[in-house]
Order: sequence, then structure tokens, then C-alpha cells
Amino acid sequence: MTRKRHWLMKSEPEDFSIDDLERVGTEPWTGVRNYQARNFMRQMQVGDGVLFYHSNTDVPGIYGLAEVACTAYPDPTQFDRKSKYFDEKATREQPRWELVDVSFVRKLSHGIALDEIRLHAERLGEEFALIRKGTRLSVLPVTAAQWKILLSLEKK
DNA sequence: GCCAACGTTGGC
DNA sequence: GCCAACGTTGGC
Repeated sequence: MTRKRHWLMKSEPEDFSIDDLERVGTEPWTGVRNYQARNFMRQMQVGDGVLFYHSNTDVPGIYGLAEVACTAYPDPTQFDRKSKYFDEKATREQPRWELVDVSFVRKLSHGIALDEIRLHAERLGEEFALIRKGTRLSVLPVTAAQWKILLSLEKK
């Protein structure tokens, strides 16, 4: 059993929010079409912690906690012609895109806004992809130290 | 809705 | 292998 790791996963709340995850319980994280993000999902283990981040919204930030519910498997939407995530270069023999299922843990008592996260940039470290300039990764690793700092902001 | 930053594609 | 064109992300 490897040690539990931590991640941050972005979703547009109009598309799929923490409330939606609470309603359904567990959800396949479909639609990631970025190789770096896919590679991070391949590294995920059951029980890894996930910060649920709302992007492209009034106040972008972390709004809930989730956990990885299974290891990576091929994203079915890549094979579905009707899906906006269809990828004609993917085959069932050689899938391009993988995903994990994510389970609801809890909502934060109040969200941690991106603005507030930025205030702690120094402690979080320059390499933290969430606040690094120009980085748009939708799935990214969070260290144990960063996880602790971020969750401490919930209490403020 | 704008646009900066970045990734991908495809012509050469 | 270069790089222009294009598409996407995501904050503002």
C-alpha cells in the first residue's frame, strides 16, 4: 500500500460542481484531453485526496473535498461519436485518454478563493501549478504540505 | 466577452 | 524538425 497522495481537480461548476458530486456520490472524471493531466490520473491510487476546484466562475476556488475511487481506465467518451470529447484517433485497442472515478467527501464550510490562495503563494511554493503563471492544468498534484496549508485556510 | 498563455496540428 | 495557425483554458 503506497502512501496517500493529494491532487487538485478543476471543473466548471456549470458543467459539474461539488453539489453535483454530492448528489451522484461518485463520478467518472470524463473529458480530460491534456496529456499531463492524463498522466497524473494514471498515477492516482484509490483513497488519494482531491481538492475540488471550481474554474470559470464568479469566484474561482476550492469548494470541496473528494477522493479517488478507482485507478485509471480508458475514458469511454473518447469512443463515443456523439460526445464532444470524441477522439477519432483513439481506438479501444489503443485508447489515448484515461480517467479515474472521483467520490464525494464533503463540501468546505466556505470556499477557498483563488485570490486567497495567491496570498499564500510564498508558503505554497513557486512550483505549485495552480498559481503558476500561464499554467492551465486541470489535474495537478498537491503536496502534503500544500494540502495542509490550503485546508487551514478553510477555517479563516 | 476578451484575451494571454499554452498545447496541438499540419504544411513544408 | 520548424513554426504558423488554430483551438482551448480560465481569469478577469
